[in-house]
Amino acid sequence: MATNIQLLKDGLKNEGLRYTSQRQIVWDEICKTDDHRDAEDIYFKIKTSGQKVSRATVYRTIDVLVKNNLVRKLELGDGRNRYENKLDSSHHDHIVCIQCGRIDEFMDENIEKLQDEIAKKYQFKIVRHIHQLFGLCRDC
Amino acid sequence: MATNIQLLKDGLKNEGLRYTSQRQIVWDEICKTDDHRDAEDIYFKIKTSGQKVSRATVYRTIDVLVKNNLVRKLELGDGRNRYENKLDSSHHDHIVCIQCGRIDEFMDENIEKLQDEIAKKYQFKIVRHIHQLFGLCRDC
DNA sequence: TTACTTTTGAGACTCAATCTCATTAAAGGA
DNA sequence: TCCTTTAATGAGATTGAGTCTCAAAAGTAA
Repeated sequence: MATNIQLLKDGLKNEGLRYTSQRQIVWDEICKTDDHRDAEDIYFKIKTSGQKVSRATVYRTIDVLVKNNLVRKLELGDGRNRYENKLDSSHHDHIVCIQCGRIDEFMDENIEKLQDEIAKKYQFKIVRHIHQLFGLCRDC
Repeated sequence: MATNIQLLKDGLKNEGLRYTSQRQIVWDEICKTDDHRDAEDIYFKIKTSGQKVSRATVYRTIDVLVKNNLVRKLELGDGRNRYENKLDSSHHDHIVCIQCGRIDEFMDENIEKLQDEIAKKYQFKIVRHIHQLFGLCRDC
């Protein structure tokens, strides 16, 4: 049942953090799908499965996972952050349907390069970026 | 004192909305600078200037201005939306210093084109996009 | 001026997220 | 295995941006 235990344990050890059953449960839940879910979704999924992890711990654990690069935080600007596991995903950005909520992923080397050039021009050292396209998908 | 009255009046008329002194005050305040301020900043600026506009009205008016394309909403993903007037600005995106909060604007035709191609590939009809670069500016 | 309708203000409310602090449980050593 | 230390957890209070409610005020058209 427990997925990628070692990945989690190593990540925690690197930060001098303890391995706990709650952290394993949260990590498992996030690994279960490749969806882009918010913290409440993840919390309630765990709760209704009968496992006991408090809301505070879910939020805290997600933060730990994000900081350790196991999970990616998605800020769509609607007041709820979404999360996706980084198990086997390379860098990508998102294209979001404003009608049905569908989220696809895209990646464009050229855009990445152009971004780097812009950063150089403005003398910024880029740490991260957000690039999201909002519109209507083929089904909406 | 009142800036761009006609622009505001026309915008409101188009939507069948009424021209009120409160809306003028909010619009004035947003036009005063080219900063990227949040709603609370704008509200308190008005409040401390001695003018009387309620918080609810400030928020409601900003929404009206955004819908009427007089103001642009910026979602930086930190839980507070920022706003900038669109008085004489063409489209641009933002590059944000995570240390000092400085916000510069950039625009790249090639990125815009690549975005359109991505949208076509995924069969999305793009309505808007967010493109933000976060990092350290030259002074941080 | 009237009649109608929208807008406003004050404060209650929402909701995601964070904080508090007493209790519980890892982890390393004896 | 048992201690000791220190971090992690849970329950519920709190925060903070933003929204909602509804009576009162003010545009607007005739």
